[in-house]
Amino acid sequence: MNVRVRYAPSPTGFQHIGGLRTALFNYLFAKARGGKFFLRLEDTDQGRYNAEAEADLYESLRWAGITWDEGPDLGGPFGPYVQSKRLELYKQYARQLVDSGHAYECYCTSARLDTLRQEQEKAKQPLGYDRRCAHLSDSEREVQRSRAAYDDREPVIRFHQKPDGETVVEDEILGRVAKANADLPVDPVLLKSDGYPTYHLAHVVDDHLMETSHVLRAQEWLPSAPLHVQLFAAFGWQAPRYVHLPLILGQDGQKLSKRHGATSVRQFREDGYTPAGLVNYLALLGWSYDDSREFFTLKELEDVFTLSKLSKSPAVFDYKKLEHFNGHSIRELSIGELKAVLAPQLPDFTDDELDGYLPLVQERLKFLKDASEALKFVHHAPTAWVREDFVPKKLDEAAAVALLEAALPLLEGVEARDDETNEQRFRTRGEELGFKLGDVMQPVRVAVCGGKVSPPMFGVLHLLGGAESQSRIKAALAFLRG
RNA sequence: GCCUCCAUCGUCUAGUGGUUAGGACUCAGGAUUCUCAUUCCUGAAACACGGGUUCGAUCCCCGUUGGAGGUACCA
Repeated sequence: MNVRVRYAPSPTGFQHIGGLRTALFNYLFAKARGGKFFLRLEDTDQGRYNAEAEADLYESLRWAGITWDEGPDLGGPFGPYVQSKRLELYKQYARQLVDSGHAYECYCTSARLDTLRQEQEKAKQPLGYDRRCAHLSDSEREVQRSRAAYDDREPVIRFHQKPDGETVVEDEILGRVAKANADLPVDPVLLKSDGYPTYHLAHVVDDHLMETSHVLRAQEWLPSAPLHVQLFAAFGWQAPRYVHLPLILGQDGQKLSKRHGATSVRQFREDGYTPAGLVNYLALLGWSYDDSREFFTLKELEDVFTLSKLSKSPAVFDYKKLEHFNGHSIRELSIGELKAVLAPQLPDFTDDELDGYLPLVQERLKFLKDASEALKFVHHAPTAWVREDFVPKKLDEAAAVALLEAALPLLEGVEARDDETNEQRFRTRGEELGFKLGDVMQPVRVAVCGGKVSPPMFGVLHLLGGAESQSRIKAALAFLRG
C-alpha cells in the first residue's frame, strides 16, 4: 500500500507537545513505510485563528528534525495545503451531498438553537438538533430561505445522519469500534454560515483528494470517527485507515495542561531540552520497541517504527523521565555538536575556551541552559563567599586558610602541566600536611569557583592558569581574614 | 446524564493459558571519585475487584469499579 499520511493542526496557538507526538508518529510511519508525509493547515475556525501559530508550527517541527514532503510552505501535487484556500471545494462537495440527499440546508438561527439547548437541558433530554429543517416541503423551504435572505443570514448545511443502525470504525490499534447511529451527534453541520467547512467535512474532502492512506490522530477524535466513516460512504469514497493514538495526560490523570509544566514545543526548547531527548522520550509515550531498548535517534526510529507496537491506553507525561533522556542526549553529543548549540548561550567564550571547558561540564548538564550557570565562574571571579563553605568536614577555618596558603605555590605553572601531574602534586603536598586530597581541594574549589560544586578542579585550574587561580585564592584569603 | 475507549510497580512500558511477571524513570542503599555529576552494583515497588471458561488464568469471556475522551455553526 502506498502510504500517505499527514499532520493537520489547527493554527490556534503554539505547537503543543501532544501535537508534536502526533506529527512524529505520522512522520515515522511514513519513513518506515517509504511513504509521504505532508502538512495541512486546518484554519477553518476564524474565531480562534492565530497568526503566529503557522510559523511556530514549522519552527517546532524543524527543530525536532521532522521534515515534510508537501505542505503549505512547500506546495505539492495536492495543494493548496491550507483549508481557507480551498473554500470553493468544500462548498462544491457540500452541495453535492445536498443534491444526492445526504445533506440539507438549515435555516435555524443560533438564537433558536440556544433556546432549544436550554429547553433540552431543563427537561434533562439528550442534547442535539431537533431536525426542524431536515424534512421541509418545497414551499416551507422557500419561506425559510427568503426569511433568512431578508435577515441577511446564510443557511448552514447539515449532514443527514442515519437515525438507526450502527456505524463501525475499524481502527488499526483499537480494532472494531461500533457505535449506534442514534448516539452520534444529530445532523452535524458540515458547512458553516460563514462559508467555512467544519472539521468533519473539510478533513474528509481533503483526505480523499490528497489521497491520505492512514489517519493517525489523537484518540479524542474516536467519538466522531463513525461520522467520518459515514461521510466517506455518502461521497462514495474509500475511507483511509484510522489509527487513534492514546492521549497524553498530566500527573493527575487530567489532560496535559500548563499547570503541569511546559506544554508547547517552544517552551521545551527554551527550557533547555534537546530535540533528540524530547523525540526519544515522546516516541516511547504510547509506543515501544521491545522489552529493553530505550534509546533511539530519530533516524533509528524511522527504521523500526511500526503501528503494531502502539498502545491503547493513555500515557502520563513524566517530566522526570524526560529529564533523564535529555541528560543522556546531551552526553551523546560530540564536543563539536555541543559547542554548536551552546556557543550562542556563551558569547564571552572563545572557541578554544569552549573546547576546553565543555568536556568538563557535559556530563553534568541536565538541560542545555545549565551550561552558562555552570561556567559562570570562568569569566566572573567570585567576590563574595560563604565562610563555612571553605571548611572541609571535621576541620576548622584555620585549616582551610592553611590549605589555601599551601595551594598558592603549587599553582605556579599549573597551566603547563597535565591534570595528572597537578593532581599528584596536590595530593603529595596534602599528605605532607596530613590532609586528604578532598580536604585540600574543597577550599581551593570554593575560592576559585565560588561554591562547593564545580567541574573537576584540575581541569579548571589548568584552563584558568596559575596567575588567575592564585589571584582568586588570595582574594579568598583576604575575605577569610577580613 | 448518555455514548465510546482504556485498565501490569507511583510513572512509561515488555510479556505469556503454566515465567523467580522483564526493562526504564523515580526512590533507598552501596562502589568509583577532588565536589557535583557520570558510570556500575543491590534493593523496594505491579498483573484493580468479582464471577465464569479451563487441569491451570495476569493473559480468554461477562460484570463491577476506576480513569479518560466525546456529547458545538472548535478542532
